[in-house]
Amino acid sequence: MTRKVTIRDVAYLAGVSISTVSRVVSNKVNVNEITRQKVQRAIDKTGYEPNYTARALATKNTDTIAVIIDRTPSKGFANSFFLDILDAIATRLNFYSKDMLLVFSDGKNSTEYSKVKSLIQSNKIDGVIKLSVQKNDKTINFLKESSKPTVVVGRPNSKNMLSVNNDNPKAMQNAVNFLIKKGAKKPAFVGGNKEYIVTIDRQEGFELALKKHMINYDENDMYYVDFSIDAGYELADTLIEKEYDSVACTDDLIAYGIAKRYNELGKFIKIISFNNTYLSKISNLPFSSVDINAKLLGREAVDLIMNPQASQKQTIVDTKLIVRS
Amino acid sequence: MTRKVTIRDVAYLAGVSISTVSRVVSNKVNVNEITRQKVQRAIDKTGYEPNYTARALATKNTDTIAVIIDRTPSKGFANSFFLDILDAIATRLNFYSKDMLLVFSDGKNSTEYSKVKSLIQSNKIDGVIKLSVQKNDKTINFLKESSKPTVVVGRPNSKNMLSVNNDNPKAMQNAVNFLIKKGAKKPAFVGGNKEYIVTIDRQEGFELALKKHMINYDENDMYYVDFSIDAGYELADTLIEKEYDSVACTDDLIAYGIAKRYNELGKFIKIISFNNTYLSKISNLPFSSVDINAKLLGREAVDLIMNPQASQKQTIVDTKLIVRS
DNA sequence: CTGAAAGCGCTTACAG
DNA sequence: CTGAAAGCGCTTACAG
Repeated sequence: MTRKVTIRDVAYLAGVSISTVSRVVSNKVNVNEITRQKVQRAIDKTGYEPNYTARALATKNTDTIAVIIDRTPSKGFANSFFLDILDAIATRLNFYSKDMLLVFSDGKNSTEYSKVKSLIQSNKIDGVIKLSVQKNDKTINFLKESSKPTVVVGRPNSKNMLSVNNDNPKAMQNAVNFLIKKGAKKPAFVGGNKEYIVTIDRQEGFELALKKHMINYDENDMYYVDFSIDAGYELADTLIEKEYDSVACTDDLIAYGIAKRYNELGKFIKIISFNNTYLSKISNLPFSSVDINAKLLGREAVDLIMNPQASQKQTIVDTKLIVRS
Repeated sequence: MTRKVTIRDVAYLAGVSISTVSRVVSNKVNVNEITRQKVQRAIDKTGYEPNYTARALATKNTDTIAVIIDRTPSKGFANSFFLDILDAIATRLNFYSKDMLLVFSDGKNSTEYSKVKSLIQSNKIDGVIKLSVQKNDKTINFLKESSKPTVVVGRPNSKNMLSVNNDNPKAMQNAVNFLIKKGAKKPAFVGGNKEYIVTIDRQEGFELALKKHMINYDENDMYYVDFSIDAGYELADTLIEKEYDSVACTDDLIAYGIAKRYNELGKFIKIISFNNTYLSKISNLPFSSVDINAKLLGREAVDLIMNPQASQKQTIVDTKLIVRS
């Protein structure tokens, strides 16, 4: 195993100083064309590639963005939402020549917090994108004061943070309006874990729609279950018993479980849900679902983090109700 | 924004040299208890956290492992396989206090190759785990000669590489045996993209089983389609026309599409597939599927990369046919 | 346009 | 057990 070639080797071979090699490599500063070519030849011959850590130490720039993904909802959002947004983020980071450090967190806000804190304080990363927001989110409170740019996908509790989000209350309100237009008189709200802001925001939309249409409801008409098919499946019996004629659900996985159970019993219920994953299509009882545009959420998150001075600190990505059945 | 605290500040506050601070922090070498406490107090008071890049430069150790995920099959393996293995890898890396740099590749072997090459040559990472293997995989050929430990999830074309894999020929053979035991007389093989080794290996298992049972078949009985529900759905009409009585499929997504179409037409066909994702359960026509144990694959991959000298260079993870219907 | 030098913030062999 | 010094491999302000 031959020793790694350094800037010194290239400089020696080209007969110039290491400063000059550095200038050629970084390509930021004028270098005499002849010199440039000499250096380039030496680089090509040696296969020189600058040492990442040395450069990072000198420039205080790591070209790395951490992405924090929470296991709890990522199990839930039918996975494909999370893979989609990761993919979109990766693609856009690539465009900026940045790498992605992926951190799985377990929803336990404090272990996530210490991990993120240490990444930031040790200067291993240049910024962070966080893919979910909980109530009293310790990580977010820390990031808000952090020296590194941070983007939250979701609604942070502070207006000073960079964020990209859907207008969840409005999206849910529209979806419920649609349900009502189709004849719903007694809808139930079924949300995922109530600790997540996204659940709360969609519930708000549900309530707005009902109030607008003078439909009575109370807190017993709002259910919170795990982000899973099974949870929806099990809840269905309760929904049947309570004789709801429709459900506004925050997540396709849960909705799928509900639809499955109704279908099994030869019953029918109107459903709208979120994420427009393939579950909403392949169900035997296809249901309408709000497409939240994962691709664009991911892309905008990266654009924001790369341009933290942008005037627009809160980006809202449009949603679209995909109607089925 | 106050200046970042460095080892120098801590040393000054504690009244010792920076060497001593370093020793206390790294905790590898004996330090007088009194001294240790002085230093510790200074660390606590200042909130000192060692600079990652500086340490990495000095130790030539990045504590970062790159994970390469290929978009093509990851769309296909019903996604959940890939999220599962990423999750397992993340969990195990965490155990070793390593971070994960996630690289999405687009299946175009040459862009992936140059990305990986640059990560390695710039010393940004300590090792790589690659989640899929193609025929003539440029990246793998490069990694094989690389100075950094590399683990392939799948079957590499070289026995010298660290790898973790299922015994795919055997797993498929067993699954097909099961199909035959259940009465299959004319099975089709349906695989994903033929460029992936995993497709080839499972096909081999299919052929082995048929030969053993003296069932005639030829290459026209083997189909290769996209890793998608739609691809399976579309293929179904051909399968019906050719009057197959069963299908051995390499991927739940495809299998689901096939099952869906048969079901739609009020027809039935025996199916076995791979990955045991929830698609195999929720189908209206539930089918048996081989669980390839993503959790263990991920965990073993990390264990291998952390112990590259291990005697066992090729780890095989057991599979289990989950029987349904 | 180019080079010498200082600096980025650590680690570690060496000497005591 | 501890410190001074060299070194990791770059970048960049400064001077020419």
